Amino acid sequence: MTALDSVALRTAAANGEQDRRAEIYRNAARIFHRKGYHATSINDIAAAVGLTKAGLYYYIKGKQDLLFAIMSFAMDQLDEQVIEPARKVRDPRTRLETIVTCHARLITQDSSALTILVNELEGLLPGDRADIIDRQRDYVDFIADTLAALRDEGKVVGLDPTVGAFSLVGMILWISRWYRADGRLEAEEVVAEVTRMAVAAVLNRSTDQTKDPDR
Amino acid sequence: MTALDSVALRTAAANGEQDRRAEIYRNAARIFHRKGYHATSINDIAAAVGLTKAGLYYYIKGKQDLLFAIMSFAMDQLDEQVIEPARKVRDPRTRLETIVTCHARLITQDSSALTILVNELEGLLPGDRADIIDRQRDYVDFIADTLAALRDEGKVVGLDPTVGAFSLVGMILWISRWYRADGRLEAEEVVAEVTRMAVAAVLNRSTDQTKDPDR
DNA sequence: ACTAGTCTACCGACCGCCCGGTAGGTTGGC
DNA sequence: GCCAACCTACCGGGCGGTCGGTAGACTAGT
Repeated sequence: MTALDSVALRTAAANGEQDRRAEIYRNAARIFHRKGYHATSINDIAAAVGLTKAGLYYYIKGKQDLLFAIMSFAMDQLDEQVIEPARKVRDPRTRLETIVTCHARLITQDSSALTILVNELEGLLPGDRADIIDRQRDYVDFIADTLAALRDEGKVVGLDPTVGAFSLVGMILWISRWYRADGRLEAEEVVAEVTRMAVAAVLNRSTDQTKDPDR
Repeated sequence: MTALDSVALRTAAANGEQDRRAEIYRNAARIFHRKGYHATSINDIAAAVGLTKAGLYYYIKGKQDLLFAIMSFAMDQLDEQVIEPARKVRDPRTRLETIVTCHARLITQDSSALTILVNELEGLLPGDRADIIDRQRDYVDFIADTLAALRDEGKVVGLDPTVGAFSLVGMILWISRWYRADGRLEAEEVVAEVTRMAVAAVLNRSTDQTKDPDR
């Protein structure tokens, strides 16, 4: 949940105002995540950070800008903590594992911003939405390219890279809907399980994966 | 999109009024799906069916009741077209295939109601929400039980049935976010691909699935 | 040390708008 | 004449957003 604080660190003037702004983004992301963007009022956010609505407007330009800021931050997070590390990996199979593991880990650590990223697109202004959608498409293409590379190596047969990429993304993003940090499973267990499933889902398993003796 | 019409057929008095009511549900589901429940006004729905807001209220009790009706219908759909057919299948592996195939097919045919079912839960009254969540949990448990049966047969090793069930559900539900009926892929292709991936994701693949010669 | 001015960080009150919902008609087919 | 199937007109309320202030920290001049 403290991940949004890095917004403050990244900007030049690292003073109290930036701390406050980061706190606002962090709370807004949490509430948007829990109640949904449209069901959340500016008053809700203001109250959560101990301000009045008018006071909050000293820090933000508007509700839609706030949403766009959170979603841009989430995309930055994805770029830095998933795509960049994975780009450095040459072997497609290892790269796929890196993508799934890093993405799943990010979601178990702080799902707010990343979940808003996929659920509240229609709340944005058309221009902002196009910006975010472009970046999302780049990510899916990155995964699809990795699957295509695996196919070229002969490790995957008969799988459409686009369908494969979308399916893996769905599996990963869905984690935020059921995983609870205080639940039965440790975050790293979940990350490992999902990574194993994802790899198994796309890798070529000779001609048949059943072990039935009767065939 | 005509699936909600069966609401009319299911109720006793199958006259013109029921046709109109079904048309309202169908349009409401489509708009809720496209814009989200909170971002959709009663006026939007009324206009879509060629009525004024007051005219619409002749048919519905309120916005929340409308949402609950749509979600209940979606759960009925899931029960009848996924769970019931799958329950008749004894072999766990075939049953899993049946679940994924039927569910994925349902989504490619008409994703509106089924997608609202998972995205707009917080729009319901607490009592209604509990009702829907119970039914959803039953579904996930049904899949998890199937995975547990596969594990008992030795076809799956080292996979937590709950994580497996959730992951498969995520993969399936995500289809509604990227599949377009007018796109490059045929619905049945997508259904088949996703089913293959889902089965591969959970089935035991001896000890290693790579084909690298260097190991 | 004292004061005058300035600026940051807020608040109370308010605006226009649109929301979900309703009261009380009106109309056309039987 | 009656009733199903609508409509026009309206309500209270909450929304996103703005305006005019102001307490208090800080700075500068004397």
